[in-house]
Amino acid sequence: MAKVKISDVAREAGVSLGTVSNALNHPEKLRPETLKLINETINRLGYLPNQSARQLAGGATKSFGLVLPRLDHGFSLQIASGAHNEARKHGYDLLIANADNDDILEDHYLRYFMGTQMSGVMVQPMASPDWHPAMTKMPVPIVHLDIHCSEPGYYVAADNEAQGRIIAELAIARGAHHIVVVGRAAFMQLTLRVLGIHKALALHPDIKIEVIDAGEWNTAADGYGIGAQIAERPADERPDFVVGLTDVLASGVVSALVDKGISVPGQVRVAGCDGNPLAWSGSVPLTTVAPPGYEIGRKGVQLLMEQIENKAPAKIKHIRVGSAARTVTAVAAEDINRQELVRPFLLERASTQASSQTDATAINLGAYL
Amino acid sequence: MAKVKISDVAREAGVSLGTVSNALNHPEKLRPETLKLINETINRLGYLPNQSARQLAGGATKSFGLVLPRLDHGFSLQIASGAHNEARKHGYDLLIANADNDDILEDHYLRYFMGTQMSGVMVQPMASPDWHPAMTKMPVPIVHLDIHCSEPGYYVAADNEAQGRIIAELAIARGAHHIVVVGRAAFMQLTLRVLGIHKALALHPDIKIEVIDAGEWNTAADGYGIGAQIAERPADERPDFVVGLTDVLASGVVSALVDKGISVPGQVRVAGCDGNPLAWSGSVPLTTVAPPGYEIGRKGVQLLMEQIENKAPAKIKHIRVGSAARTVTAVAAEDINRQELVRPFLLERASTQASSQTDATAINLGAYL
DNA sequence: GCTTGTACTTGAAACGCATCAAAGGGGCCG
DNA sequence: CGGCCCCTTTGATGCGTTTCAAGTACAAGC
Repeated sequence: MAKVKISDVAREAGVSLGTVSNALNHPEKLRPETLKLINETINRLGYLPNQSARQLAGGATKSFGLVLPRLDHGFSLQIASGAHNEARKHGYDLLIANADNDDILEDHYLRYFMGTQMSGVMVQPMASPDWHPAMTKMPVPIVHLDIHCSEPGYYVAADNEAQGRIIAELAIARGAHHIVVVGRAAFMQLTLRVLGIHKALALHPDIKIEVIDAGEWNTAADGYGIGAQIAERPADERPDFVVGLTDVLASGVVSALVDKGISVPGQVRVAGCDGNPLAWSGSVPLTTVAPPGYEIGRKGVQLLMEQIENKAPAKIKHIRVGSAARTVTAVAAEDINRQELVRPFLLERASTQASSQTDATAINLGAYL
Repeated sequence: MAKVKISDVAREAGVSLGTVSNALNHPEKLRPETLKLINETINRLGYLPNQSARQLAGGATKSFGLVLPRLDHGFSLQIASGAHNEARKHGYDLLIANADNDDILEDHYLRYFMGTQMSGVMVQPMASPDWHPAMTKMPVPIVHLDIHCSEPGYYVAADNEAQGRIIAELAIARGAHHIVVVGRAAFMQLTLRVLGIHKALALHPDIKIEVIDAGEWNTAADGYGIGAQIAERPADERPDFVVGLTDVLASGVVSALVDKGISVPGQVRVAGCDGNPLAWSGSVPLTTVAPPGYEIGRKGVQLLMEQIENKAPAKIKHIRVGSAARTVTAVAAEDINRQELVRPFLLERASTQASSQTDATAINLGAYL
C-alpha cells in the first residue's frame, strides 16, 4: 500500500525526476518515445501525483472552490451547475462544500479553500459578508454570489428584491387583501424578498401583510405545519394569498391547505420562489419566481477568471443579473391560459438552461393562483 | 497581496516557527499567553495556513471527497447530506465534486481526490466500477455508493432491484396490462430498477412492458416529451401504467398527459422513483419509491472511518441498505387513504431525515395511482 | 574537424508546513 | 547550592512536487 511517487517512476523508467514531471505537465517537451515509456511506467506502477505537493511547488492549481449554504436548495444547485459548466469550459475543476446553514462551517470552508491554493473561491453567503471584511482582503480571488455587498469586492447577485416585488404585484393584481409570507427570513436573500414585498405593498396600505417564520430548515414539512395552522384560523383571519419564500415551503403549504379542505386557489392563492423544476411540472404546477441561478454561477466564474487573468488587485465590481420585473408584471396582470404560458416555458427553460442563455428573472404561472 | 506565511507570524510574534505550528495543531501544548499572542498575530496579519503544505508535511488531512454523477438529482443530494453530517460528526470535512454525467470527469475527480491526501473518497459511480479495477487498489480508502461491485472493495448500496420490484408489484396490484418505463437506463442504478421490474413481471407474461429512453439528462422536459408522445398514441397502444425512473421524469409525464386531456390516474397511472420531497407534497403528490439516500451517505462515511481506524488493508465489505419490499407491497395492495399514509409519511420523513434514523426503502403513495 | 544550434534531459533548489529530538527555563527537593 | 524533573519552546529535517539553469547528445553548416 506504499504510495508510489515520482522518484519511483523515474527510477523504474530509467529517467530523471524532472523528466517525469515534464511528462505530466509539459508533454510537448519530451521525445515521444520517452513520453510513452514514462506513461507506461506510470500506469504499470499506478502512480498518482500528489496534489498537495504539486500545488505547493507549482502555485495555484486550476480549480475553484464553491461554498454553498445548503445542497438541497434548488437554487443553490442551479448556481453550482452554472459555475461547474463555466469552470470546465476554462479547464478548471470545481469543488463544492456544503456549509449546512452554519456560519462557522461556512467560514471554515472558506478558509480551507483559501488555503488550498485554489485559483478562486465563490460563496453564496448566508449573511451579508460585510460583517466579515477580512475575507474580502484575501490573496485569493473571491466572488460573492446571490448577495449584495456594500463593501468593495466582487459579487454577482440576482435581484431578490425584485423577486419579492414581482410576487407582491402578482398578489395585488389578484386582488389580495391579506398576504402571509412563509419562511425564515434569517437568510439575506429571503430578507430581501420580504423587503421587496413590503416595498411593493407600501402603496397599498389596505393590504395586510404577515410574515411567519418556518423554522430553520424551510422544509416541506415546515410549510405543511404553517399551512395547517393557517387552515385552522377563522375565515376572517385567514389570508387570501400565501407566499412561500421557497418552492418547497409553498408546496408544503398547499398540501396542508388542500388536506384541511381549503380550496386552492379558490379560497387561498399560493405562490413560491425559486423556480424548482419539480414545482412547475406535475399536474398542478406551482406559481414561482425563478431567479437566474445558473447564470449567477456562470457569471461568478467569469468574474473569477477576470481577476485571474488581469491579475489586478480586486477592484469593486458588482454584477446584477436580470430583473425582468416589468415584463413579468405585465404578463401577470393578464389572465393567462396556463397551457400556453406554463408548458412552453417549462420546455424552453430546460433547453436554455442547457445552453445557458437565460439571463432574466423569469416567472412561471401555475394553477394555485 | 503577498501571502503571509507561518514564518512571518513567527517573526512578528517573536516566537519560533514550530511554536506557531503548535498553536495551530496542538494548542494544548502552549502556555495560554503564548497562544493568545500568536492568535492575535495571526488575525492581525490575516494569516491563512497553506493547506497544501500542511497536507504534504503532515500526511492526510481530515477530509473526505465525494464524487457525484449529478447535483440536481435529489437522491444524490440525500447521499451528500448523509455523508456530510456523518463526516462532520467525526470532525472531517467533506468536499464534493460534480462529475456531470461524464465518465472521464468522474475518473478525473476521483484521481484528483486520491492525490489530494484525502483521508478517504466516495463515489456514486455511473457505471459499474468493475471496469476500472485500478481504482480499487488505491492507497486511499474508497467506498462505492449506490452500486454493487462484484470485485473486492467496499460499497454500500440501496437495493435498486428491489425498488423496481416494488413498483412493478404496485402496477400488478393496480391491474396494469401495459407498462411503460421512462428513463435512460444507461445508469447502472436505473438499469437495476428496470431489471427488478422485469423480474417481477416474469411471473406475469400477460403484462406488456416497454422501456423508453428519455435522453441524456432525464429532465422534466424529457418526461414531458415522452408523455406527449404517449398521449398521442391510439388508445389501445397506450399504456395504463407509466413508471418514471426518476421523480422529475414522472412529473413531466404527468404534466403532458394532463395537458393532452388524458386523465391521471383515470386512464393512465404514473409512479416515480427517488423520493424527492417536492414530488410528494403539493396538492397532488406523486407516488414514488424512496431509496434511503441519506443512510447510504452515512454508512459510506462509516465504512471510510472503519478503514481509517483499523488501517487494515481493505477487505471485502458490502453493505446493502434497506429493502422493505415485502412490507411496502402489502401496503400497496390495499386501497390506502392518501391522507393517512402520505401526509404523516411526509412529516415523519422530514424529521427522521434530520435525525438520520431512516434505514429502509420507503414508499409514498400519491394520487396518480 | 570544429562551431553553432537544436532538442532533450538532468538535478538541485525552493514551496510552506508538521514533526520531533533536543535545548531551555523554572521550580522543587535534598 | 546542586541535581532532577517537568513544562515549554526551538529549529533542522523532510514531505513530493515544479521549475529552471545547466548539462548532454546529436545534427547541420562551414
